[in-house]
Amino acid sequence: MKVTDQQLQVPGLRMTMQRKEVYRALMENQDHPSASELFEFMQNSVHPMSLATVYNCLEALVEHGAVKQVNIDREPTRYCQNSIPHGHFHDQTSGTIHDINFKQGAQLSDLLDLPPGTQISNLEITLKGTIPS
Amino acid sequence: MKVTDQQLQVPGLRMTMQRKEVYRALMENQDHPSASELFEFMQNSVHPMSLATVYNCLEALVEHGAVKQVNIDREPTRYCQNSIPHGHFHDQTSGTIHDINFKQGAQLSDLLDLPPGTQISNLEITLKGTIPS
DNA sequence: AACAAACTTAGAATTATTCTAAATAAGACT
DNA sequence: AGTCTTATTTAGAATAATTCTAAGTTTGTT
Repeated sequence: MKVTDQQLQVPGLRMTMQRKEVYRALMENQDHPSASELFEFMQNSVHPMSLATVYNCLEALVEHGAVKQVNIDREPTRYCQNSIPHGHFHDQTSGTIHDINFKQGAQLSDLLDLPPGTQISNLEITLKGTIPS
Repeated sequence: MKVTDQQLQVPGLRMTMQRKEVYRALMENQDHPSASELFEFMQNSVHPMSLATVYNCLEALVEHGAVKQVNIDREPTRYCQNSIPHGHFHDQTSGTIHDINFKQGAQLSDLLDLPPGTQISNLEITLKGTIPS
């Protein structure tokens, strides 16, 4: 999937070449890569950059809400270009990670016993398991 | 809260003195400590033990389902003696972690768009936010 | 008591991530 | 265009949670 420079804009964030290419890599290969996987990918591209820069760019993109971190157990953090709220499913057969969308109109408070007045700034839902083929 | 040796039994796991004391520490102070916090606690107790042993004991307890790991962002893993399924709320004001129970009869599939046939072996729900005082 | 297996331990090793300080690039303003 | 200021990139060092290693200790079993 090709992504235009237009689509790589992030409000409030200066889009340097490195940030743009990291963002593009995430957009074009939606497979929840880790920082070092992205680094390796960039090494083999026409825009090599340092590992520190990959980390810096990811941090900037996360801070501006364009990218989400996915933490599963103690594994290296993975990154996700899907900025709308969603959960993650870690398929133990293939090792891959899929996005899991919330059901239309579903409320978190339908599932959880939240104290009244709770303000939620961040929600992470991670499942592990298998999907029979 | 005092916990008897009886309550510290875990089916299928040999309860060495170290495992028992680590488990007891978790049971008596239900505050989701990290491994190094537990280590420090044990150092000041009548049962000092090495950090490696704290890790080993926690691993054994987790493997046997008596203890749950709580991973929030990249922070050190915390441990939880509540072995029934539940979520966690990370209070950003106090820095503390609270258990969040599931609502009676609520189903995960009410909230999430799960592919049919999905087998879930592990579920982690972590919220971050504040509770107005 | 003797043996084998499981457990504990101190310290070394690993590894994802962050930090540091220097070099580079970019925008603003004459 | 040229200078100034500030943000960004970079290589490599530093950090810190966790795991590994290999030796010593304990435990349960014959």
